[in-house]
Amino acid sequence: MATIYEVSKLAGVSLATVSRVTNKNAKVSDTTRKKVEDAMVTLNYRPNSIAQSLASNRTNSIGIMVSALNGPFFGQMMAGIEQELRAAGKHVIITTGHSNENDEKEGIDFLLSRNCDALIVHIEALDDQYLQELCKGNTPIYFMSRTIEGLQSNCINLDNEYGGYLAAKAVIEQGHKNIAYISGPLFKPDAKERLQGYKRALKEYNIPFNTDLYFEGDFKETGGREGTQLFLKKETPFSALVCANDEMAAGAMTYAREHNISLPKDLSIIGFDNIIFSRYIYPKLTTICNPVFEMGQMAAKLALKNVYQHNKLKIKHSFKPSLVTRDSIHNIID
Amino acid sequence: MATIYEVSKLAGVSLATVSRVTNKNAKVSDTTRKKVEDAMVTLNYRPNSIAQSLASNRTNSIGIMVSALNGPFFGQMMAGIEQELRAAGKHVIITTGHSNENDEKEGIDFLLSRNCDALIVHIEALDDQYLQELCKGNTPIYFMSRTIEGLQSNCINLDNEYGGYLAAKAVIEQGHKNIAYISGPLFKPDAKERLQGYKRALKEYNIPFNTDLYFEGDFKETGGREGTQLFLKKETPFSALVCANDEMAAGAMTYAREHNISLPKDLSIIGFDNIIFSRYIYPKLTTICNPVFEMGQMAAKLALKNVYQHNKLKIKHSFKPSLVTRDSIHNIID
DNA sequence: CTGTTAGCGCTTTCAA
DNA sequence: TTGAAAGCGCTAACAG
Repeated sequence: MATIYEVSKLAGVSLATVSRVTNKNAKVSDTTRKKVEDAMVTLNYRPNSIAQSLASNRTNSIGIMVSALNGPFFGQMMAGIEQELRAAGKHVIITTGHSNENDEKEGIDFLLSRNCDALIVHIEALDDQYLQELCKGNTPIYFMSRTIEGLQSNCINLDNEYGGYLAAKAVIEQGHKNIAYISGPLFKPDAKERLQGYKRALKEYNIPFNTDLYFEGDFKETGGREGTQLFLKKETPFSALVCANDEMAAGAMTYAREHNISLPKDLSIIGFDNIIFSRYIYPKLTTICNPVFEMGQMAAKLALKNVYQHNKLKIKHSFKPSLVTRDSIHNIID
Repeated sequence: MATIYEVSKLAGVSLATVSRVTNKNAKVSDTTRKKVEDAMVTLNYRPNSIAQSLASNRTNSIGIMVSALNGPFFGQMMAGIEQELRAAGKHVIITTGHSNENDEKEGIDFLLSRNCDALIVHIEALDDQYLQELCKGNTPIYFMSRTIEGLQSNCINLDNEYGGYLAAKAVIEQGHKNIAYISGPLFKPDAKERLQGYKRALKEYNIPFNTDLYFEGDFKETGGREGTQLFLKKETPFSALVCANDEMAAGAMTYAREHNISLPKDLSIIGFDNIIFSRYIYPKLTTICNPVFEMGQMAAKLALKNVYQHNKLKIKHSFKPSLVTRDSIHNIID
């Protein structure tokens, strides 16, 4: 591989001049620029990014941490981040945190030790205090789906409370009054907020919250199954079920159908997130759209703006969910 | 951030000695090692990986290219790769190729310019010749789901032909004789091989291949819908449908159900890949397991072995698919 | 076992 | 507008 030195030799200029033309910023006369560019072409020169990083103290890479690489939710998020960053010529280094404290800590260390210019992370296990401490370092860190005291401008969020509200309302407006709810793990802020929104809607329509029809699940298929099983065992009747995410809704549907409940006639179900597969489920799942892809893009923009001075970018820190109506809610008003 | 120089000063040794203890390889006496380690701790020293890379000509990062970051298939693949590489302390830089020539070329250039020690790629659009050329460079490149003339030892593959055979056989053994087939795009080797396996099974059981019951889809939901629509329009009766992947099977199911075909009673469907969601589909999808996660791990091992001399690793270049029996095939023998 | 020294390929003052 | 030169922080001969 040709080095900057060989280019400078061939072009008959100094190293500094070659560096100037690769970096496009400083003034170089047209004639010398031409000479240098020609030399670069004939030598097939490509700057060594490692050397650039060492000298400039910029790696042009952004570290990403998600809980898992598989799973439709994180897929969308990464896709949004990568698209935006790649277009800006930045590299994306990816790690997983598996929703547990140890892996999350290690993953962040890993990225930091790699001299990333910034981090975009989806942290679930580490607490605010730890993250606040982390942010005192030199590497800016941006958070997905999280609000941290004093670091709001580093966070990109979904209005989960409103989403929970929308979900409940969608069901209520189809005439349902006996509504069950399967939540995500309450230590996760998203889960907590969605539940709050759900409760707000109930209150608004004067429907009491019934603890017999509440279950804290795990945001996975299993949670949906377990919750439904529990509700079915109890005698409390219910005609609708709000699930705090689509995976749990899928689990609930499977379980219900295995127990001869006809969907959506006997039981209306609504999910949350609108993952790609929600439309393949039968009956096609009515759910709340979570614009993760856009949120990923926005996090990337935030980094580009703050770290690389892409100043024109407009940043939005909070996103609104919306209702996606499909076939899984049965109207019982008539 | 403390540098190696400060550590050497504090410990009263040379730079080289400090380097030796960080790299654990060369011999250092216990007492000096202790001194150095203490100095590292008190200074909170972390080697600068960029400087290490520049000096050693090793970046400890591996570039990955997949077609898309979302989608269950690639998610599993990346998860396998990342898990293995991360455990070995290597970084994973991810790019997307979107199944088109231009993005694939650019993506590879992008990774190469980043001085990755090796690449693991899933290429769909670029042809063998281009890839052979690419492999003449200094960076080793490993291929997922691809067989390239002369580069077999750089490839990790699924025996797709056998998978297609298994799928057809599963349906035939439940008594089906009129079997439709929705293929993936035939320019993709996977699709072609699966079809061949399917045909082999038909032949084995003396069932003629009927072009009226063949459709070339796109490996997406749409393909499944379109194929089913086409078959239904023709008068040729069929009781089973083999789809070359799960997404198309999901699409076929949706379409069939929308047209009042009772599943699996009136139509048996089998998919391919066993993506996470195949069990949420109703009826739960019988399919062919594609061990992408393991294949991802294996690709990572291949890179570790060849590039970083992890010599104990055993490499396997071809994986066998297997049948996953669930509820979407109806027995019509009785 | 340890130290000296010469780079790795590039950026960035500072002068000219 | 251009060039000279001093690093960036580390590794890897080589010598002792």
